[in-house]
Amino acid sequence: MTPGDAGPGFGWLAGRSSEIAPRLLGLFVVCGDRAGRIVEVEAYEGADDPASHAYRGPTPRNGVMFGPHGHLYVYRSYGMHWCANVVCGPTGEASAVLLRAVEPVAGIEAMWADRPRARRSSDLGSGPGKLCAALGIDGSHNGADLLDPLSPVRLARPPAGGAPGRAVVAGPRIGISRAVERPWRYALAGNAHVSRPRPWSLT
DNA sequence: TTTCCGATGTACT
DNA sequence: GTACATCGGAAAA
Repeated sequence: MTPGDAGPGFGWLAGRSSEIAPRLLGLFVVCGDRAGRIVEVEAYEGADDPASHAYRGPTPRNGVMFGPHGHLYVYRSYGMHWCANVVCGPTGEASAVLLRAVEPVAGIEAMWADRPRARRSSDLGSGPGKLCAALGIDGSHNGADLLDPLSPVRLARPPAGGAPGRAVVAGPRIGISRAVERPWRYALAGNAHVSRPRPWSLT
């Protein structure tokens, strides 16, 4: 395996999203020629999480959430934005991690071109909808295998000796009205590319 | 700076 | 008909 490839060793990706979510921070999401470093995520469980799309069982939209771990669940939000999740529950049990923010790493010129209204670099990926627009993720990527090096969208480890590990902060999930007390939003402390700087209730 | 609000596809009451 | 895992422009402060 060469640096930048997912390769083997992602077995830990199968399990409860609330435990896996913080471990995704720092990894790269690669889509075509573009890449971003994951700096903010949220965990969504299944039947036990009223805020999850999977709470009421499988539908045509959320079907990928019930499939094998390591795949990408993409859905349309508020009728106009795309949002992307990393599926981590075993087949039959929905559990996924919403990608909320990335720090641009590669293909940055293309990101600016696709999002002409962005003023600062931190406007490119600081939100689940913006993140998909910047990386070029859309509904055609729903179900993509993130662990397959040939996939159009995949996870990758940061280059060896790259960004040093940083503290993780946690807080309530954003934009939901149910199960708001669960501190399942995770981010790299102090990162300028997070969608919202606060609130953080735990570390 | 913060607050308010419209756009609009999918799922559910 | 209503809610929603959002975003960005306009108005208010």
